[in-house]
This record gives sequence, structure tokens and C-alpha cells, in this order.
Amino acid sequence: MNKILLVEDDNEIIDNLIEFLSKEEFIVKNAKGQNAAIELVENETFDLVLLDVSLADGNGFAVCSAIKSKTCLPVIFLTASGDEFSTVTGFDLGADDYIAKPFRPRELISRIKNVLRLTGTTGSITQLGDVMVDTVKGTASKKGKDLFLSALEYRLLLVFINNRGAVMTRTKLLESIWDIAGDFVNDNTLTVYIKRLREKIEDDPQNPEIIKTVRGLGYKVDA
Amino acid sequence: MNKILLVEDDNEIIDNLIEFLSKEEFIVKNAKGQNAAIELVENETFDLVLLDVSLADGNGFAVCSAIKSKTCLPVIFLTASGDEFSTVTGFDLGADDYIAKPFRPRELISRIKNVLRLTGTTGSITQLGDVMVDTVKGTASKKGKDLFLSALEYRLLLVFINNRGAVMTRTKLLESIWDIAGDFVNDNTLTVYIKRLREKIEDDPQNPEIIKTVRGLGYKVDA
DNA sequence: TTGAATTATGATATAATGTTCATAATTAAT
DNA sequence: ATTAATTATGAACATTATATCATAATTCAA
Repeated sequence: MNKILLVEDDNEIIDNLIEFLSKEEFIVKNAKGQNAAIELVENETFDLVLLDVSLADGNGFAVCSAIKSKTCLPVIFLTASGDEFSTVTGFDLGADDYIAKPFRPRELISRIKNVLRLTGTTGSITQLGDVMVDTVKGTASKKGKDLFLSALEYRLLLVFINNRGAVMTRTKLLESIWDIAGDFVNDNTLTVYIKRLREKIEDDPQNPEIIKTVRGLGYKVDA
Repeated sequence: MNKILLVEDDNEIIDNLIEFLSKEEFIVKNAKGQNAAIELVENETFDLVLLDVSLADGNGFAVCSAIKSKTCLPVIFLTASGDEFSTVTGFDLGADDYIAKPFRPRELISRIKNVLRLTGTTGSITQLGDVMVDTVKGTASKKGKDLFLSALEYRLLLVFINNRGAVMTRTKLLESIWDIAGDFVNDNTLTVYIKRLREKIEDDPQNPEIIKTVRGLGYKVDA
């Protein structure tokens, strides 16, 4: 159940959106003015803000700035027309998306869900076979069981996950984890880490299925 | 320098976009058909895909599915008109955004940058005062200098960052980090960790400005 | 098949982490 | 002011992490 703050002063739109969004399993709370919006954001927790650009007491950009400076809430602008929203300044202010009125309700839902997914409010979990990494918590698990990865093992796993499909050279991996080209850490250190990580995440560490060796080039995980 | 795969078969658009995006410091590579696109994605690394919905050899949705099943690349659809893109199926397929032709170049740039920011391909960095956390790399820094956080310290910091503005009770924190309600780890363990984390991230650990004690309730960081 | 290069493994010293204890400092209420 | 509760600190300890060495196994090419 995600909770949405609707900053809007047009009663018809308010009623329509509250009715529609409630059906879609969202909890909606309305603020009609800038101050009300900012106060609500300060005193309650929301998952997303729908923000009308043109409010009776001023434009929504100021509200967006205020919200973004206080929270990490995603903001979707509602605009009277596509042109009203300057994407350049809008996105610069930290807006996550915008939608022009009149919009089809289903499009609004899609955009809301999309933004929630992208901003990770619903959790940003990445999967690699049966290994799951939760970058929000900073943890990893295999088949639902917690993996106890050290800081370096975790970072090494992240590098592979964020470069799925690509062969990672030893140099690239060393740079990613140790920030240097291999002059200061022993070249074998990486090999040892690969081994240790494999021992924790692979079903059969001797025949790795996740982190594969690409002889002469480096290592890779399939996409 | 982000690398973009442009899947488009109209030569005029290709030329325009390559010229414009190159000026904006993007590296652009073009694929004219479905197979070319999928092959490129498999053999090269990109940061984002711009995907025309209507290609000569079929519609772009199939390409989107193929890309998303193989990679975690963000995809922005280019559509001839707003209606052509079904936001419902489009977003369900994993599309990250879409833009209807004709679009203003600056809007395209804004949307590209926005998606890159949201999907974290440019790094999903969260800031807490002068402390930055990069959950893509699994690292943290203060004033640009690397912090060497242990696995538990890093996770504790993430809990605070993901709950900015809220008071976190000792029980909640213990549950977040140790997955238990405090029965198995000593109650003081958390206190010691708070102290150690403060020593690494606070300017003056004796007078913490980031992680504040809320006596009787727990700890909180401001939003 | 042999040899050189690459990758894997096992063992080890050192440093850091994780947990607990004992004790001090702080705060709020009586 | 005294007391009780809460939070902070310092130090001790067992455990784990980290980096390196030596050595083994593997692969590829001559």
C-alpha cells in the first residue's frame, strides 16, 4: 500500500484522482496549497508526490524544490499541457516524471508505478540466478538464505551484477574494487577473492555457473 | 561519457540524433533492425537504449523484451505519437520512459539524463550532508574521501539513509541489521556500532550532527 | 608432449571486525 | 539533590577479513 500526497487545488480533479487511485490500492492525501504540502511532507511519510504545476498560491516548482531539499520523495508533476512543464528546469529541480492533463487514468498509474519502481521505494532487488542482492539493505542471499559477504566480496559481486554479460578484465576488476591498476595489491588477491566469492555463491564452486572464467580475458557473469 | 544504443531505421532521425547527442557528450551507436540491436546489446556494453517503436522489421516491443531479458539496460521508447505507445504494456515490458515524436532535442536530453539518474547507471548516489553513499559500488565517502566502512557499518548507514527523517528505535535498528529483536545480540552492540559509525562519518563524533540521539526513542537522521 | 602462461588453491601472518563486559557520562523524574 | 534509566565509552577478546606467499592445476601454443 503506497501512500501518495496529491498537491492540487482543483476539487474536481482531487475527487476523481482520490477515487481512482484508491481503487488502485493507493492511499491518497490531498494538500491544496504550497504550505499545506510542505507541512504534510514534514510530518507524515509518503511514498510519492503528485504535484500540480499551477497552484492558486504559486507554481509547483517551488514546492518541488522544498520537498526535494527535505526528503528523497519521488515527484510527478501534473501539467495543464505538455508545454507548461519545462522538462529542462523540471528535471533539474529533481522531478522524476510529469504527465500532461488530460491524461488517461491508466497512464497515470503506469507512470506512478514506474517511478516507484525506478526510485526503489518498493525495494531495489537484483537477481543473479538464485542469488539476490538488495542494495537498499546492502545484503545478499542465495535461495532465500542470507549470505554473509564481507565488504569486499559484496562490492565484487556488485561489480559483476552491474556489468552482467560483459567480460570484466582483471585490471577492470582490480580498479573497481581497489581503485588502482594493480600496482599496490598483489595480482593474485583478485584470484583469491573470486575463489572466496564463488565458494559463497556457487552451488558447486569447482564448476562455477555464475562467475565464469574467460581465459586470457577475465571473468564474466551471464546477463 | 555514456554510451547509447539508438535502434532506429529512419536515416534522417539517425543523423540528427547522432549529431545532437554527440554534442551532448554521449557516444551513440546505431542499429537499424531488431537482430542488429540484440546482437549489439549482447556484444557491447551500453548505458541506455533509445528504441523506435515502429521498425521496418517489426515493432520495438519485442526488442525491448529481448533486451530486458538479457540485460538491465534502461530503455526509452521513441514513438510517432503519444498514442502509439501503450504505456500499460510498454511499462510492463520494462520500458523506463517514452517520448513522442516530434520532440524537442532538449526534452530528449532531459529524459535521458533523468532515466540514467533514476536507473543508477551513472551511479545511484545518495547524500547525507557531506557523506555520500554509492549503492551501485557499495561504497561510502565523506567530502570526497573514501570511508572504509565494515559490512555492518555500511548496512547501518543504509538503514539511516533509507529512513531519513524518521526516528529509528533500537529494536528496529537491531532487527534491520541483525534480523532479530535483540534476543541474540547484546543490547549494547548497537550502541557500540552507532559510536563507531559516528567516529567515521561525523565531523565531531562527540557532538554528532548526522546521527542524532533521540533519548528514550532511538536515533534519527534529518531528512 | 612439453613448456610457458594463466588460473586455482591452501596456508599463513597481520589487521580489522564483531561482540561483550565493565564502567562512565548523561538525562529525566522524583 | 538523589536516583533510576538511558546512552556513551574504553577495553578485552574471539572471530573473521585481508593480503601475500608458495604451490598446484589447468589451458593453450609451439
